Amino acid sequence: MKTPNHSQANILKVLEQTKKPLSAQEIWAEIQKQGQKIGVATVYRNLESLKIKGLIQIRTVHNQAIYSLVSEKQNFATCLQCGERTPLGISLAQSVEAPTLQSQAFEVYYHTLEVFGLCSPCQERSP
Amino acid sequence: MKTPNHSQANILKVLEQTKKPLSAQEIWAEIQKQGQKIGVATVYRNLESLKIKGLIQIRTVHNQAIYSLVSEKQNFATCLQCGERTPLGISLAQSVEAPTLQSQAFEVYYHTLEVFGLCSPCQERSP
DNA sequence: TAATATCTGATAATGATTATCATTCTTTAA
DNA sequence: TTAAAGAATGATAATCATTATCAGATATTA
Ligand SMILES: [Mn+2]
Ligand SMILES: [Mn+2]
Ligand SMILES: [Zn+2]
Ligand SMILES: [Zn+2]
Repeated sequence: MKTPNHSQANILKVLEQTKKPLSAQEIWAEIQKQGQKIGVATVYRNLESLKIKGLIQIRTVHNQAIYSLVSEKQNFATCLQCGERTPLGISLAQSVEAPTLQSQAFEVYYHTLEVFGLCSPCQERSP
Repeated sequence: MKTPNHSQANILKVLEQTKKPLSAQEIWAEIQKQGQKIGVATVYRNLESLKIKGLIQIRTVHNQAIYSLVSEKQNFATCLQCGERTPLGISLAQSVEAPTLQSQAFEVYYHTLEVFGLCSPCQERSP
């Protein structure tokens, strides 16, 4: 795995500091605000690299990619309308049905258990 | 839940027939190919409606939304590079670690268990 | 039937992401 | 150490999936 360069370190730092998921544009603005000079293309390029390395996670809300560190929290309830995503904070076993039980505050439509990584061809393809 | 109109029925039919996930543009082209006249805006609008109703599922690959019916299959391994997504076809309990055991064909980075639906505010917001 | 609300399609506008390319930084090999 | 080769960067233009607009069509209601 290629070692993180300076740009990638800056991106990771911003994600650590801010805590909450950020768009590429927001990350770009934040790095600049911190006095670093960086181009928007570089942000996109390194976000892609960090993604392939499995260091950051991406989801799309309203046609905008939202980036965050790969964290411990991996159980979420995501609203299909507003995109809000709240950690469930419960164990895997009880995760699926729990929200339906919780006072109907969240109306469950379906769930997904997804494993992310690299398929065999892509492992060779990305040195 | 509002009853599916004609456009929505056409979209669902295409997704059923084609089996595989399709982009909005592909769905649009397919409906036209089947002789139906429809505007691209209508396709997008009704895809959004079907999403809010929980009838279809969306994921984003290379900055393009890919739509599919909400199916039984809900356990997947997704490649971060090419976006290929293969059903795991295993039970929830063993899902998470199984891929790591399977001959390293797929290199696991992380996983997500996600429940989709409507949050409380959005339930009222969408009549 | 007429008034009203909803849906549709053609088209323009948007904007996040990607491509381009000259320049700068880094690594490699003489 | 130095020069060539390679990789990363930044400014900017281009792309294109998606959204907004709005006039006309269609459905619903009274
Ligand atoms: Mn988990
Ligand atoms: Mn399941
Ligand atoms: Zn919501
Ligand atoms: Zn792959």
